[in-house]
Amino acid sequence: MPLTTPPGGTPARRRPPGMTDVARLAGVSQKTVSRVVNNERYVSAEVREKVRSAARELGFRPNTAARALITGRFGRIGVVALGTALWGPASLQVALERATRAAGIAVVVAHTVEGEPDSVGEAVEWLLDQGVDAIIIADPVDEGVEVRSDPAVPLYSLGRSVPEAENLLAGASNAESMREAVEHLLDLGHERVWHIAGPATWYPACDRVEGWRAAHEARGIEPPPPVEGDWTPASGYAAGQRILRDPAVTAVACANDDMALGFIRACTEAGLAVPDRVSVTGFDDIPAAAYFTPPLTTVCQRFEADVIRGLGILLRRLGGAPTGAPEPPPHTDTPRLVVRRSTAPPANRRNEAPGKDAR
Amino acid sequence: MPLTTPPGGTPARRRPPGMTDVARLAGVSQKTVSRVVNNERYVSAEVREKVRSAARELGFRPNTAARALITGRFGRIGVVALGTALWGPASLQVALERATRAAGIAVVVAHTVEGEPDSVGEAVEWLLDQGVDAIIIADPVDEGVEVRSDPAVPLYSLGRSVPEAENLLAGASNAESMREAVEHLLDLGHERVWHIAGPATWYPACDRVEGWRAAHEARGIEPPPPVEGDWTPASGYAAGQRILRDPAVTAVACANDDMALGFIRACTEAGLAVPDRVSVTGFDDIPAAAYFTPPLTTVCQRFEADVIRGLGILLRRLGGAPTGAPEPPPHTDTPRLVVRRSTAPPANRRNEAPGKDAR
DNA sequence: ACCAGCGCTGACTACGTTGTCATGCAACGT
DNA sequence: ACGTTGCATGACAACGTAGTCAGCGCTGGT
Repeated sequence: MPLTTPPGGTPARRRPPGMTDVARLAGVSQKTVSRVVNNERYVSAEVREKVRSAARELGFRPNTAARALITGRFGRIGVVALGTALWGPASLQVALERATRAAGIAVVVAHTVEGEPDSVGEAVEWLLDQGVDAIIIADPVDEGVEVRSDPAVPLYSLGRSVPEAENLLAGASNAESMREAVEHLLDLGHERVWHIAGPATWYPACDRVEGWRAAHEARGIEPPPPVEGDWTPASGYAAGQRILRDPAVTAVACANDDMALGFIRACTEAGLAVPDRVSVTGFDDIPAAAYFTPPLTTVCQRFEADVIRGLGILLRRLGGAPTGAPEPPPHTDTPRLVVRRSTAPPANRRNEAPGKDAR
Repeated sequence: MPLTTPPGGTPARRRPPGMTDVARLAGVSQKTVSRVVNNERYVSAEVREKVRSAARELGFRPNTAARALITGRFGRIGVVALGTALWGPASLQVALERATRAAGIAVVVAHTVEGEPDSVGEAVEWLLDQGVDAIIIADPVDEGVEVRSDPAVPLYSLGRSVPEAENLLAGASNAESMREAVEHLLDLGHERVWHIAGPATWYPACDRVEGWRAAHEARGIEPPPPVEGDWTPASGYAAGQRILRDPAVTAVACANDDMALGFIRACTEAGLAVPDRVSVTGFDDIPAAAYFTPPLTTVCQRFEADVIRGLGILLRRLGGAPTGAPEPPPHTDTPRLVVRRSTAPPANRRNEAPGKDAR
């Protein structure tokens, strides 16, 4: 099968047009086309326009493979994400791709499997095979495996899940947001706030535990021991059955909304009214949270802002984005705690501070 | 800055090793290295091993850019996905990447923005710029915009959202699953089943409406008019407030679990017990569904199976997967309806058919 | 009048891989 | 002894782009 153009007649070529074809049509050299396409200097306005229209006419699209071959850069980053549809990870990934595309960089995803320790390593390996300029570990689970990396491809993480990688979300909102939620409960008059945490292998879970603990320590209070769940409503329910045997429990901060849902169910079944007898907060503000019974006081994460800021670091490390690096926007500190009806002052203080009415 | 190796001393090269380097170390030609790497025939076992160990020693990784440049194929497909963390789209995307990687093909994602009609077109354009062998439109929303495609890059869709594209999920489970749920309700003795649908712009929503309608028509029943929501619990709640004015309503099939949640809340507030007075089904089987009050009867989708089957079509079109195409597995028809406690016979038949006890 | 500098353009080459073709060698049948 | 066949290997070209450098015409300073 000859790939070259047949000598006579209309050249019915299959091959997509290249710079050489554009150059021929515009009557210039291939190099000049390259200059126009890359917006280099030293091209007269006249030639520039001629090349542009020729490119448009042929439907020319620069070949990224050839470009990557010679520059050694791919204009792509790899993202290792946990293969789950959970609200947090999924939202993070969307935010990541948005911010990346805005910087002219494409995203190649590889999903891991929770519980398979080496799936992170496999994903990294796969991405390195594909050719990427950098890799971001967005998997929030630390299975304790060290990732062997290519020295030429820097490794980053969203939430310090990998020691070999630089964390792009250093000052992220997890701990701080949870602290806000706990302080809300303490401000309402609760003496201590119990905590239903996420799995200890998840860094966001650890951060939230930290924020919960910090809120107590700032007031010189010793927090009760946290209970570990696995993000599912089932685990929140089970935790509730254990915690609620202690009559001192009046306020519980859950590490996500799903566990809060399960916990509320445990309360209901135990005959403990929410929020009259027990106050509950969630984390994530999933769409359903406002329609729990009662509507859940929870924390809304700022994925977009955090990711954009973190990606700014990465882009600067890569030596400037191809299409002009947007400066990371100033850290706009929007309110994160969404107060609904699952929180109220404890029963013994009900008359002092009347509960807010949301609706 | 000279890129070539300095003449004297240790060659402290920055450039990653190529086949030429491996060849030099193994004492063979570069072409032979290519043969070994690509598992071609006509290489003696001895040489093969020598090359392998040389490649391992240098940490050689074939350069995909160079390969793509000459073969004209990238080993990548682009996926246009809706930028949302909703359960369905997110699950689909994970399943898609899993199946694709198993076939040795990488995924480049581009997210759209719901409500921005041209964001699909922009995403496609962006993916074409990146260089992909095919594009899958996984965005479930049809904004009615036609997508201009490159003739060299075939366009596929997951759920026929784009007329220019071939649908990979032709016999998918949406309609059939919904039909199963509705038949479950009819079997329980309900005369008619109301429907809270998703937005009419979403194809999965249309398919579910279709399944709901089909279940009625198969029994010669005229279904009541469907009510359209927007997937959120809020819309399910609002729909409930409208529907529940009609005392004839005894069973409602919701197009997703979140709307079912909102609808249940509307029932509760209206003093209508679920399932004693009104039966409700959801769709998706999100983790929280089992912990609603009451636990939700819903439908579990088979993303993995559907996507693997659909991808089989694509891979065969692309002319066989690089690393050996796995044949699409036989369509294992696992049960999809998960019966929990939100469904029961209507009040007037309660004594005839006792409700199942799940727990 | 001459050269230096600037703006603009093109020729040539390298990038790392695969495709094509040629070549060397051994085994085999005549 | 000879050609034929098949395996194993290498030489060489090509893919489409960007980097390097040379060269053009013009301007301005000496």
